[in-house]
Amino acid sequence: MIKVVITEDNNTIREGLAALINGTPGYSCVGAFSECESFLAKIPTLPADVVLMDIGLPGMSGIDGIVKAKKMRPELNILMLTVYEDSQTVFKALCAGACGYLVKKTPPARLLDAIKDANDGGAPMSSLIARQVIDVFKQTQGKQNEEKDTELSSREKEVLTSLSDGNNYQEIADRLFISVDTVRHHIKNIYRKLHVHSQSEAVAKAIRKGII
Amino acid sequence: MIKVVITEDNNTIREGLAALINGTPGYSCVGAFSECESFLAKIPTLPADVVLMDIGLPGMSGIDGIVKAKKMRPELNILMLTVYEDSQTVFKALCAGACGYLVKKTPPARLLDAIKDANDGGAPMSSLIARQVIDVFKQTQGKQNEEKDTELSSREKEVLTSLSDGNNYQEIADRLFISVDTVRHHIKNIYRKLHVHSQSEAVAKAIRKGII
DNA sequence: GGAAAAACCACACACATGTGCGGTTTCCAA
DNA sequence: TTGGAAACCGCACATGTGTGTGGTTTTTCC
Repeated sequence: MIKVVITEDNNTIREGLAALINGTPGYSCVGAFSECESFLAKIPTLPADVVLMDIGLPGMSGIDGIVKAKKMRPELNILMLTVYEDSQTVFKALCAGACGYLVKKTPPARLLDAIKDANDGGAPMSSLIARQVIDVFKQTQGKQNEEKDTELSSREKEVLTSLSDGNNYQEIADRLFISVDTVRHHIKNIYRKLHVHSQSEAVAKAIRKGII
Repeated sequence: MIKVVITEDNNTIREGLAALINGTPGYSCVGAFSECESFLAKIPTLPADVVLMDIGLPGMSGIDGIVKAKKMRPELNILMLTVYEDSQTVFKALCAGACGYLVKKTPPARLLDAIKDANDGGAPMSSLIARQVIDVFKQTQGKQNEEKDTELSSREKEVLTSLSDGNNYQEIADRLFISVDTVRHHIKNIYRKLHVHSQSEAVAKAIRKGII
């Protein structure tokens, strides 16, 4: 039995969703609220698995509601309810902790599927938004794989990583079983390759480029 | 008419897919290869919209194939074909430029849907993988929004940012119109707040936490 | 088999940094 | 109105860092 909570200000939609959920075997609506505040107040005593949360709510926005709800109950699976698939809003909500979303006109069968999906650890969303997420994902994650232009040797990367962990030259030398002068040598080369002149700048550049 | 190319070493699967695609109105298989190399050689003359690419190929791996294919034709929509939903492999492929994937046992109807989806700019994938992508996405993207716990004052952030740009104490002092000793003082406080003891560690931590 | 690249080692010296201590002024909120 | 936080300033000293120079050995690749 999947226990669902609804937070949605439109009475018709809220009650319609509740009726659908309660009318389906295996699903149960354990709470329905018209704004975030009262939902958040009840969280501690709600045995919820999945939360359907409208984004455009009066008072506290659904995004802030997600953040606060996740703080209290990190294991909650929160699905946004939106009218349009505005990628910026969806992004923000995903970052806030939502695990997927539903457009409000989603047919009942798919809606129930999505709830089950979320409960099973999935992230139900349209493949259009998924594509946008992936595009951003690639930009940030992909760096580790490509970016062979600034080629640091693996040894140099080790040194730089150790440096970013707060080790000084002597400590790096001890860790890598080399002499301090060799560490110094590697760092000199790292500076040359990255076109920098200090530890901080090197570390900043390396992290931003995804090298370390 | 969606023009599809298949790269898959298993003859049965490859020919099955081709037959399915050619047998469906609106779809056409314009090429079928058993390994990356010959597919890549033909790319320039192939009017392809969507590519189905097996990951576990003999010779060049599907991942490398994706990278090369994308270099030649960035607008290609490439769908991976996998047996298992191994998240590491799928991640790599997404970073390489794939826009989604299909498990090989996908029923024909869903397979055709996915191809259409990819062609329309979507990213067909299971919501389980989508969830994993989002989790990583959150880690990297979300930082800018949350993370107010480690509160550096705005002045301290200025100092730290300047430091990460490669300035030394004197240069930071000049830029912010304060004395070197004050810079020193700020950095001392930054170290205390971030629990670090060197520039590099502070910069690394700050960037990773999204503070600067 | 020879060249290139990577990793290794060493010394010297000016300068930057990290850390200890001491302080003042200003501003905001309890 | 008072106490705390932020921003500011100053001094002293041990240690770390950046840069120059000179090398050797091992691995990798054509």
